[in-house]
Amino acid sequence: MPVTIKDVARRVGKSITTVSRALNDYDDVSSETKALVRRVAAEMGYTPNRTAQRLQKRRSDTIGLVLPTYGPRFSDPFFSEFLAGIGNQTADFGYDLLVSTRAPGDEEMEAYRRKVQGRQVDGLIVVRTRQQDPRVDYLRRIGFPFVAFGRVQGTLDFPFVDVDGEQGMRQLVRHLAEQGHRRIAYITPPSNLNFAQDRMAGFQAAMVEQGLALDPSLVVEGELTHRSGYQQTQRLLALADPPTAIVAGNDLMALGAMRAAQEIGLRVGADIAIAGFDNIPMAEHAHPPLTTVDQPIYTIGRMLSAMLIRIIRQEEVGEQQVLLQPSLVVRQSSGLVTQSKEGG
Amino acid sequence: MPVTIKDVARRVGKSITTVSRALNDYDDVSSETKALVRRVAAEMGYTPNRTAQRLQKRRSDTIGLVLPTYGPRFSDPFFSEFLAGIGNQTADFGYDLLVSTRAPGDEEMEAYRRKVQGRQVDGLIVVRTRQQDPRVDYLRRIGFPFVAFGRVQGTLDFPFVDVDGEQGMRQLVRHLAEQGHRRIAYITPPSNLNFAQDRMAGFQAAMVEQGLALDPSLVVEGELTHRSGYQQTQRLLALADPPTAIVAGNDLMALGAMRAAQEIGLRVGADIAIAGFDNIPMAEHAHPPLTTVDQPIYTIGRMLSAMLIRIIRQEEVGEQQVLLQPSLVVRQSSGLVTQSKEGG
DNA sequence: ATTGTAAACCAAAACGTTTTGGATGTCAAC
DNA sequence: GTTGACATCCAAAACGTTTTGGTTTACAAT
Repeated sequence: MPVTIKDVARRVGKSITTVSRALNDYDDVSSETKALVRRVAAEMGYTPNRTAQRLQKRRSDTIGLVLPTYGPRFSDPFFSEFLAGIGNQTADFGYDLLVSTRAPGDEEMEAYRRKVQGRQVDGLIVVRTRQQDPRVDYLRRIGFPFVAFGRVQGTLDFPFVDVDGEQGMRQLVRHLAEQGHRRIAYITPPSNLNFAQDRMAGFQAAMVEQGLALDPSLVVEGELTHRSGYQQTQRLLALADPPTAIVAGNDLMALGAMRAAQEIGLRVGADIAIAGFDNIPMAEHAHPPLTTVDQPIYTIGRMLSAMLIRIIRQEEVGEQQVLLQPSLVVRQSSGLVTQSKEGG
Repeated sequence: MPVTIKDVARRVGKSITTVSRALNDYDDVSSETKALVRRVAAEMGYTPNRTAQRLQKRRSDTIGLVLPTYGPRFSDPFFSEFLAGIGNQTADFGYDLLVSTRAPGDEEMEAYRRKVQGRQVDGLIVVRTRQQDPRVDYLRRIGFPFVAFGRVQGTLDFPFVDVDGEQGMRQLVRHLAEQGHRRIAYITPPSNLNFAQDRMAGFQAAMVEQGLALDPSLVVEGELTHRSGYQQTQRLLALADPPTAIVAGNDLMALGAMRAAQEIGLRVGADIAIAGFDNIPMAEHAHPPLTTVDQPIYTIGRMLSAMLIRIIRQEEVGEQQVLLQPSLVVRQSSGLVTQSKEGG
């Protein structure tokens, strides 16, 4: 049986109230009593029962995160780094992190509702927003504290952190155009994801800006996996008039694209340019190193946690809508001539 | 204010007890009353307060997981898949998952103690066991329910799931020897990790079995990252008498090794053989596809969850010590001649 | 009429805290 | 010796459930 505050009280010969107030450093307890209580509590190995505290305080000191998993082999280096950012920050603030993994859909919404209605969490982090996002709609409607990684279409009167995918993509396309590319293909992330819209808008705007033709056959949709980048690239390269550069909506697909190109004997960075988005650690160590757009994902995780906790505590929250400017990282995969540049 | 059981009781004109027992389907409540209570509860949007339930039931219906993160850019495709397995299984059983991220060390142990002593979780999953593992020691000493992914040195009277790394490594080395390799290098994971021992033992045993020399200069230690696989391989290839085959302790390092080899103009799978361990999704899509040893990581996550929950519920737990036999996946990175075999 | 049985219900206690709203004692000031 | 101020303490209520240990009612059997 774990030792409770009652046991400590009996031992020191004081009331439960006094012990509680001593441990919580109230100033209507003498310093002698405080010292005594603390010593005895430590000796007896007392640790407060968090559940009882929560019930009484009517808050959980816990934040929730529902990871959208796609398929059983959900393997995304992006999320582990993001999770580390969130986890370390919440721990630093003394909060716990409750994680669920659900594929987008009804079960996912159910997971949100359970966490909210069961008073299991004080706030939620919504990740990878969709164009129309039922999670955001729900949380906004009931006025539950949350922050989102990503924006949604329409009104944006909720707290979020996002990366300016449009600008990132513009930089990328501009860079490729400067290398002399005119037929640039784009493997877009699933179009229901909000960031897919941004990046697509950036891609199209930059193509127009550079005076390049928007060939619909050079825009295909992938699923953010290595495999789909590979498959879509095979298709692109089999076209009668194939692209000389391929931009992928994330690094994983870009790595898949590289493989497809190399498999048919193309030298990436020489015969064809390939670029990604995210700057996962592996991008730097790909062969050749991958040109990409850096998203500081660990930092974003920390920011989201910190912002959410401030909202929960009703503290001053500075900027509620943060749009980070990503930075282009030029490496060898994007040159038309073999280069020795190395970024990031 | 959320609606409580008291509100429902008032509305249906019954006692709190009856409402509670109706909702929990006790048979001392008439079916008419049950139906009424349920209808009204649903109408009013009643959801039980999980915290109050937990306090009363003296269990949390929550399991804990402390992810060991190495460095801020903790990016391991292995863990996201593992997490999905654990998360989906715990959700299926109606349990919650409390996740922390901490670097190995004192703070990590503190995280374990807080979860245990604050009665925050009913059980814990220990992942990536160390040779001497203070987490396992602690949980075993206090008799707290846990399962481990991996074994430890010494007595093994605790529940775990592990992959037989020794056998896996034997198969790998045997395969390479069959391809005619005699100078085989090994990039071992950090030696304090328990699976590093297994795999090392398998490597050495297989080398001896195949009548090959164990050259100490061909055994180096990496940190499981792409980067360190890259760096250690550069070193190996700079030796006066470099290896013709390199085995890495995980796929991430193997991919780094491939890059280092390719960078100096070697054709992987022809001029040099490279193999990994894990079979992450990307292994199949590397260029060339990576020979590796498959660990069913998603399934392992599910097994661990299921096993832990049975232990918590004091149900029959079948095998408490599960040692899975991994399977060799031969792909193109390991041939001395260009092959077209494709596995997994 | 009494007893026994079964069905349906419920008041109160309990889980382990924190908070509320005092109570008590001491000492100085008048 | 009364008053006020202050320091120190504490009983009881509260948080929202489930569980304990009943009670009440109806009806059949004696």
